[in-house]
Amino acid sequence: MTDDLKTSILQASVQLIEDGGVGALSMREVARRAGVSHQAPYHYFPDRESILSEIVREGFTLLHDMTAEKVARVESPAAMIEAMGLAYVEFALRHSAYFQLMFRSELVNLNRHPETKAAADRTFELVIDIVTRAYGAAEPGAPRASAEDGEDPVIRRVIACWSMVHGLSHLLLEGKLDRHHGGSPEARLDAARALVSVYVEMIAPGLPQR
Amino acid sequence: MTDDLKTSILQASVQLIEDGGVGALSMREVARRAGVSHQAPYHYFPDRESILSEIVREGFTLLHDMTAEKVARVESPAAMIEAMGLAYVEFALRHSAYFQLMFRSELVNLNRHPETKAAADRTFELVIDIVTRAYGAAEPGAPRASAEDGEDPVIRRVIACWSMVHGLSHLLLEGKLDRHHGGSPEARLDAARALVSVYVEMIAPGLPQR
DNA sequence: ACAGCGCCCTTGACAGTGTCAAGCCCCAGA
DNA sequence: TCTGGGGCTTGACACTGTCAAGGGCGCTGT
Repeated sequence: MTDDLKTSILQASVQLIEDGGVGALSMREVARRAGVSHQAPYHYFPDRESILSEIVREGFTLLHDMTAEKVARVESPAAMIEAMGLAYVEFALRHSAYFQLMFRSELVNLNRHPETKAAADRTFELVIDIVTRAYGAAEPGAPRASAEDGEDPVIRRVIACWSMVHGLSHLLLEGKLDRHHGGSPEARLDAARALVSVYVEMIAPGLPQR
Repeated sequence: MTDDLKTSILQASVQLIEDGGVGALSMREVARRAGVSHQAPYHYFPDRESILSEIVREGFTLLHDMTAEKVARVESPAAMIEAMGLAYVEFALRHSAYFQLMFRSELVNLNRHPETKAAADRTFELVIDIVTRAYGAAEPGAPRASAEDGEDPVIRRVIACWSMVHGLSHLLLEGKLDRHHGGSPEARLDAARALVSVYVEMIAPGLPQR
């Protein structure tokens, strides 16, 4: 397999974070694990941030695909919103290394990495699309304001959905909710799933169930 | 002003984060700004994490007090929930250095710092108390389950409130929502305030308005 | 056949970091 | 006057990311 060092470096980085948290991330240790010299990674990437940026890009793509796939399996608006939320927390908990990097702008500044930003935007567009479809089916005539986005009800709902599942994911990963379910990964996922259902009832009380 | 170096170090640390983000935090730079040698801070603290832990402790205390004060000013259950949410996002945006450290377990592991953990727990207890009072006033007879906390409706609501405002705060601080309001601090706060109102309507649709 | 080139990677050095280990200065108390 | 120790400094170490240079090796053109 040619050009394998590049992917080895990315994989080793993710593994390192999963093993010891993002605080344990060191490119020299990554190189060590990949069995190369400490400068080998920088043959493929200009600097450390670019390596992390590539991981973030993969993360957003993965989240996008997981979301699209889960949402495609259901029919009703309410189920779509729920599937979207489930995809988010499952992604966060199962691929926590990716998730953490994706929301740490001091490690990866998306403005310096247009391709990664594009991947993030694609994911966001997908979410907007799903929310629009879910609520559009519920309120077929709802107009889509575009002058002032802050007033756009769709954007508002997107931000509401996103904040809830994002906050839940972040608090779970930080261990802030451990006392309410014990800290094992499976317990976390179960708690997350239950809470997503609750959230969906709250955020989408009027959505058709089927 | 005796013993002032200790507080100078804490202040300089916070200032450094506010200036350049948590990535720019360096204890040697802190010492430089305080005008002392690079080891002076470690006369008062055993290690870097303990310095940050002290800041986190102050942060939780500040959040606790801001929340209590804002909630005390209002009467109705709905207004209490809203005041609590506002206190949270305002704290996060106005004291972002504290907020970021408080939710970064790789920098400060609360299990290693019992006093800080106690401050965090006090804040959490306050929130539980507020939610209990707000919903208790709305549903006077509601029982308080305690065997399995995950099933406790109060805890559920607390986590719901918390997730929403925490996710909103985190996304705002990460700049993920900038495109929908422009990135200035004041615009962020305004957007946050508007969204908290929306959230309160969602999470507490049935609460008395006065 | 062979010189030259470019890709892939290594080696070495540098400034920066947090932390360990001493040591220095000065003042209170005996 | 001597002693002890609180408050800080100095120096060293291992570690980090990054800059600069160089080495080996397969392909290509002549």
